[in-house]
Amino acid sequence: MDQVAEAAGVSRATVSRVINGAPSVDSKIREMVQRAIAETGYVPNVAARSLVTRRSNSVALVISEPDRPDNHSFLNRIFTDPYFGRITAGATSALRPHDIHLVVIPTDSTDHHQVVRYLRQGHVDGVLLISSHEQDTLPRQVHDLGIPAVVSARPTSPIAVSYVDVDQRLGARLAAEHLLNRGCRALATISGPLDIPSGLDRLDGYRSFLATRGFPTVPSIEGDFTRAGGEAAARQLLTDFPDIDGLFVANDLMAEGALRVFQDLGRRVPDDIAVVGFDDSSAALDCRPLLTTVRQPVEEMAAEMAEVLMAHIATPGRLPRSVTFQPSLVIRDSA
Amino acid sequence: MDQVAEAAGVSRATVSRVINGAPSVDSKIREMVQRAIAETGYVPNVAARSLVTRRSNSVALVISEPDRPDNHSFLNRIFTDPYFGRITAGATSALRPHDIHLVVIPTDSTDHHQVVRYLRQGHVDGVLLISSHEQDTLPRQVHDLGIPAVVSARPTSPIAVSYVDVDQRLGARLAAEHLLNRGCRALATISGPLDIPSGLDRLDGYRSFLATRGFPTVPSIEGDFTRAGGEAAARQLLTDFPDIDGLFVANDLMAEGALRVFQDLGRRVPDDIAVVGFDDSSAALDCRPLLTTVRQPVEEMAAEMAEVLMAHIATPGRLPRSVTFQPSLVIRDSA
DNA sequence: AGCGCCGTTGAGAGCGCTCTCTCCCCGTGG
DNA sequence: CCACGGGGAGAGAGCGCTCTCAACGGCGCT
Repeated sequence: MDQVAEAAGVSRATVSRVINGAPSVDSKIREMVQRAIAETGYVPNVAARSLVTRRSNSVALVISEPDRPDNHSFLNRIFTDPYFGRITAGATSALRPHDIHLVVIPTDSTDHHQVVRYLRQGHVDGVLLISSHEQDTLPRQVHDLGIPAVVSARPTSPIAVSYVDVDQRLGARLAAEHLLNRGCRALATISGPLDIPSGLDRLDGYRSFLATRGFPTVPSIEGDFTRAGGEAAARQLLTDFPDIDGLFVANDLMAEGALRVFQDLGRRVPDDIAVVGFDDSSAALDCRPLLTTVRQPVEEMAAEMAEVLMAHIATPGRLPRSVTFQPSLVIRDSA
Repeated sequence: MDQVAEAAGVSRATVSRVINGAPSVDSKIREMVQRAIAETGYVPNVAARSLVTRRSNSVALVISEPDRPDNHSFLNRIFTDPYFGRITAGATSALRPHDIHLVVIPTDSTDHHQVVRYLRQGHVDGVLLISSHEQDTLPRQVHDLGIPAVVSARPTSPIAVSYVDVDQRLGARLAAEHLLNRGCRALATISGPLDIPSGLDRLDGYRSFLATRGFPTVPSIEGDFTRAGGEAAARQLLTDFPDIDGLFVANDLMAEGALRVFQDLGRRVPDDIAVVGFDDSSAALDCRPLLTTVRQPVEEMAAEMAEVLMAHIATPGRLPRSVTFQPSLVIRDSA
């Protein structure tokens, strides 16, 4: 920087002004400085800048999932799950125009302290926290750190933190309505894990809506949001309730598994059983028949999370606020 | 830090020694300092540290893919592709024990300068560069920057840079041998994009091996490594060469698409057509029948990239070296 | 002509850490 | 008993940047 200053015949302060686009710089001088920068190939040192501005221009995307016995498969599952992929994509696209970079940090409950340490060290200006499990303590810990944060779903305990969510119950209702409209009368569901709010909300939204339409008891099998889990649940369901004709599956991955089982067992979809998924992930298009599903705009939600986070970073005292997206039904071939 | 020093009754220098694990500290003093750190809740400021050590303890994972007209789908495709997910997982697992974090940077050729600027600014200590397209100029640019880097495949132009790759031709040969051993005699292939070395190498490895076994001409359709591309290619293939009985598909995603087409068209796999994929990604298990495929240990390769990168970072003058992994055949139900 | 103001620039003090260099004190050997 | 050596702690100089504050010069005004 001294070199640039000398080359341009000005002081360091002026070089700094030019670099940071300060308005009160004579245009001639600005030009000289810019030429000097180009000639010397000068690039600001971010560490020095961060030291004084206390900004790192990067945010963490923390993906918190419960323990897995085998760490290898844990990382694999996370980075291979299209849901997290969509989140990453959405956050990246919102952050990029602001020249803010994403540090991706997967974590299970065994290394929360590492994550907390990382955050405290000031590596990042804020956190996008993807945490779904009810008993996850990370949201609270992050909140207590006092660092700007946005979480991906309504926190289970009342924490004053901004979050972005989709109207889960409405989504489930959309699915129920559609199955009803098709004429299905023997309804069931494969739910998500019931220790996850979204799993619970989708199940509850489905059942409570159907209750108002004269279906007081709707059978449900709990799944785990994986394809294999969907297969197992579908088999179970068919064993316990062979006569069902309408099924809501709490995410697309499980629905894909279920579809496969139905095919293997010779049930025609949607004629014998109509199936509605949830997410509208790429998996919905990888199924046969193409999956009718409740669309959750994950990319847009992640982008919104990023926007809200940037607002929090820009104005520290800002009050937390929550944004809820509306799901919509995407009708394809399975229902 | 001053506070800690005062609380422990020592100088800042000693606190620094304790934090960085310098050996020459009296154990009693060390203990006092550690207590003081715990009491004050002190956390080192990483920016200040980076400023003097010139280390950021993070590396960039740059994923360079060619232009896409629509940026949104570009990000989506990258973050949803299991191949990149496995890379991220592998790199993360190797980096984590060293407390090095990953900044994920997708890029198309339109914003290479942004990436270069980011790297020059010293945000990261090194780069893991995922770049497959032949005409991609980023590897060269990164190399010219002089920043430690490891690329994911043998560079097309001779650049003195470390890389990690799998023996593509051997993988293709494994597939060919297996098909031959099954008794297939009407062989074909759906290749990857031919402007990608791995696409080319797999095609060429397949053909040149088969040539030595008395199959001078083997039909091939060029695919694009996507599921939909695989479907289209498979349709085309069946139209052009209705009698084929053995097919090598250059990646699992396309194989999954092809399998679907064969099912729709009533071709039994493997009885009518045996199919071998490439990658052994999760997609191989999502197919029916389960996909026989050439396993590419992507996670291990990414981990190795990270190890090599860390070695380069640790010893700046280190000569570039390349590591080649052996593929292996995973026999399941499709061939 | 003198005064004061505003628009620009420069000087310099940090930001919080590491690391070299110096110093001190103790143990050892002559 | 003194000289010497070495382990261990402290002092202080930066690392490269931003930003406040002061200074300066030109302008319009009285």
